[in-house]
Amino acid sequence: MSKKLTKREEDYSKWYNELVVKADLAENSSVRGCMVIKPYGYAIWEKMQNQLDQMFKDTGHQNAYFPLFVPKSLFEAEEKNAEGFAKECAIVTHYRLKNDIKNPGKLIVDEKAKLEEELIVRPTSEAVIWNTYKKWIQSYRDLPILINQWANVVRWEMRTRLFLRTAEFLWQEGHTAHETKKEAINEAILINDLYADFAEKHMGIPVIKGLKSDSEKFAGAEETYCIEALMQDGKSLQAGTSHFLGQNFAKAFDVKFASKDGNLDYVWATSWGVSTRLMGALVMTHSDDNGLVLPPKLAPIQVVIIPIYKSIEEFNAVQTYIEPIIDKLKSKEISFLFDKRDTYKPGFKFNEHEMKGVPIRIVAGPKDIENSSLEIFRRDKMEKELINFDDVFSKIDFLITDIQNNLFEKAQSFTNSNIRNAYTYEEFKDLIKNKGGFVSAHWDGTVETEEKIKKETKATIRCIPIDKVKEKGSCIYSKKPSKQRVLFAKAY
RNA sequence: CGGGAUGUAGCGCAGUUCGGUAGCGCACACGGCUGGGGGCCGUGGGGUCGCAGGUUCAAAUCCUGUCAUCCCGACCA
Repeated sequence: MSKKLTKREEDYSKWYNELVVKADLAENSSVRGCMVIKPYGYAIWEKMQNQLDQMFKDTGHQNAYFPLFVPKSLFEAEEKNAEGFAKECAIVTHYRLKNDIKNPGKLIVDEKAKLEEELIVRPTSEAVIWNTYKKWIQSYRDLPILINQWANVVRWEMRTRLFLRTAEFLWQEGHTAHETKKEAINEAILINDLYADFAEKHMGIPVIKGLKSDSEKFAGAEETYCIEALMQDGKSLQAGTSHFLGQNFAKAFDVKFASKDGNLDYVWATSWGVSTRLMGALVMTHSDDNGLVLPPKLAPIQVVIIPIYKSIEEFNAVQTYIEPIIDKLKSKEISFLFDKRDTYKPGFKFNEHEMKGVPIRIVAGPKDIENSSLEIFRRDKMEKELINFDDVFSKIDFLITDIQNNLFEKAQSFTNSNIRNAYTYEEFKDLIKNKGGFVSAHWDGTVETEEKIKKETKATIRCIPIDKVKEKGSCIYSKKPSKQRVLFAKAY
């Protein structure tokens, strides 16, 4: 297993190349750790955006946009949050350049243009948003506020990794304000469930819903709900988080409202987000040795049609032959590409679209015209089949749902077969080291134990599963009593 | 910031031990044959060998410095 998985890990970068390239803008410059998203990759992101956005709207949320820059004084208002992000901030200190007299044609920072107060490039927007909410909220009648923002954020990580941890990334961040604690907790859970649904039903990525332990919690949160997904190499990836923020930000930004019974109360808050990291999850979950594999719901091209011909006459005949298919694909809003490029051979096109993960391929040539047939190919199973021309649409409809389901089920059974119980610490270490995947084990609930296990095995508590049946036991490390099993894994 | 490795054509690499005219594969351009799985043959274009300094008649190769990248730690969506 491990050999194959090592190969997979190397392959990730190859798969990414269809979607994204490392930003390589200037020599010696620190734009490193950023990525350029290619059109094909961005098309996937747009699909994810649209589908998620619809889910947010269906649950009563609205979009808005807040500034990129956070004045330092706002940033430091919520102490824990500020502390959590302090070590990875990009900071704007000046607002003007001038010509360098010693070095004609070059520019230098104009020291006279130093900002009175530094601006932080947002690593997350709680500070800016709560400073704004303060002005928007007076009464319980103004609540709840359910706002989402699609934006870029910057986190100056020491080590970056394409898709999974780039210095700048795209995401959506939701920020809500509520009248009661219960309502805010419900919102955080609602969104975590929504993320899980999106991951499983749209991306075909099985996830485990859970709560983060104290040390893995978002800086400034009371509770962090999360979804964790297992990648093909046995490492876990945090795919999305939804935080119950309590009244921490309301207190930090002094956001009070007049309640129904006339009291002045602090509001209750949540925040939640998923990022372009999800695209990394998509790649690492489904791709195989032939390249990307995309679920039909997110594939920029769902069906590719490749004509086979030797002469212009033959091409024209093939084009006429498949015209009804193209018309119907259009009317059914199935995204397709009729790849009529004459500059590439059919075999090249087959491979290219396989590498790009196009779910369905249709091939039509002179033989098909003669037999009124078509060749249809499904990317997930790499199987081709000769079908009657008239059956093409029932087949496409079938494949679109079947590929979507098959990808999920395949990933689901992989995940399930890689969740193992550990009963002793020895067994635990062995599983983490030699098998990977999730290890379900009892934990005494203390940060100290978690830290020690992390130091000794590199495994962290990915989550305290929500859906799991509670079972009492004793901690594998300290032997102290434990209320339930938690999931450990090595993580990205 | 600690430990390890690497920088040579757009990409992937050889050449460095032992100094002597800059190479290969892919990609690119042109011509022809091809066309139901990355096809074949021929021709051609493209490189301040990461950067700076030093040693030498002569440096991709040796020495010093420096910058960057990747991997492993600390950090993290």
